[in-house]
Amino acid sequence: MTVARGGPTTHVASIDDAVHELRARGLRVSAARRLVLEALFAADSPLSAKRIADGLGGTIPRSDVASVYRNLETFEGLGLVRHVHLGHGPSLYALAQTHGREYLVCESCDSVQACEPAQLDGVRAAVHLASGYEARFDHFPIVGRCASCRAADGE
Amino acid sequence: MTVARGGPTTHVASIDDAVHELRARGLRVSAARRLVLEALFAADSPLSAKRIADGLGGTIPRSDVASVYRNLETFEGLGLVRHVHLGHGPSLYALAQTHGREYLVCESCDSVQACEPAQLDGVRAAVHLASGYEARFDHFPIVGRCASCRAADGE
DNA sequence: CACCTAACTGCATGCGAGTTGCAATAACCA
DNA sequence: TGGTTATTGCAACTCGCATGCAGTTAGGTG
Repeated sequence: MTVARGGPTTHVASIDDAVHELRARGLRVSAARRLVLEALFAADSPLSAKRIADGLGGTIPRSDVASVYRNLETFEGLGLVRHVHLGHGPSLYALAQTHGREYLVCESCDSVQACEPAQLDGVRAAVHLASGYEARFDHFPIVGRCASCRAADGE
Repeated sequence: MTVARGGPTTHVASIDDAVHELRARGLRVSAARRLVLEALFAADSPLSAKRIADGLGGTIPRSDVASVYRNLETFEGLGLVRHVHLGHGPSLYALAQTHGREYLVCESCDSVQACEPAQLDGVRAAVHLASGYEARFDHFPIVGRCASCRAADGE
């Protein structure tokens, strides 16, 4: 299920921080949960559930995907984690504060560009003007063609 | 300028038109292909492959979903058909000219708003200014919260 | 018209992403 | 230390979509 926007974002600076947050909410701190947290804190960009379950390709013990999904979901419920849909692949998960960013993806070269929300405030204003919508690009990105692909096509 | 990119768009006004187009390209006109065309021409909004295979819920004979996918793909290759990804559901297909539109989806109420590309040219300009990207919202929509959901939340 | 052949179908089967049921395990509390 | 119950881990399942293959058929040819 998609966690609705506006959900509280819980900032945690470390794994211990997150562990305290879990206990404060009456949740248990299991080995599987710790592994998910380790993966999220170790990553510098959003991760798929599979990659977390695979142990980030060897740097962390592997775990069960079903548990990973369940834990990512509970973490999202707590506001600890958010997920993004970049293009056609699986959902990608990141710590909520890491993931303050918004995304653009190029459908020619599949590159992903992350940026600070402020950079897209002009876009948000234009969307609001055109439609009354308040747009967010942190859950579903802006899709189009990046500058270099356009240049490469001599446009 | 509103350039609906993504390959040549072949405009066909009727099923017969589409059939001619197929034959002109050396493709055969089978019963299964006709059914897909019938569904697309009968629809007033983008359809899932499953709905086409189900015969639009009884108004058209059912067909095999694998063939539907294959034919939608070949039709896309010809520029006859395009598909959209609206939210989390399956891909939705429409005739290329019907689908000259671009989309906004509200992630609070899941409503979909279609609009003419020109309406979002201001947004495109803002995206270009902010990132150098040339954005399109006919394949992946703008996602956010619609005016009524924002009003309902007293925002 | 009938025939031939490659394009196409339809079924089965598979795959990737994500979910769920359930018995076994293990956190946390007393 | 022991009890209780949240959580795990496995298997099995759904859903969207793709593919291998034997059988069918569109449509050109004689």
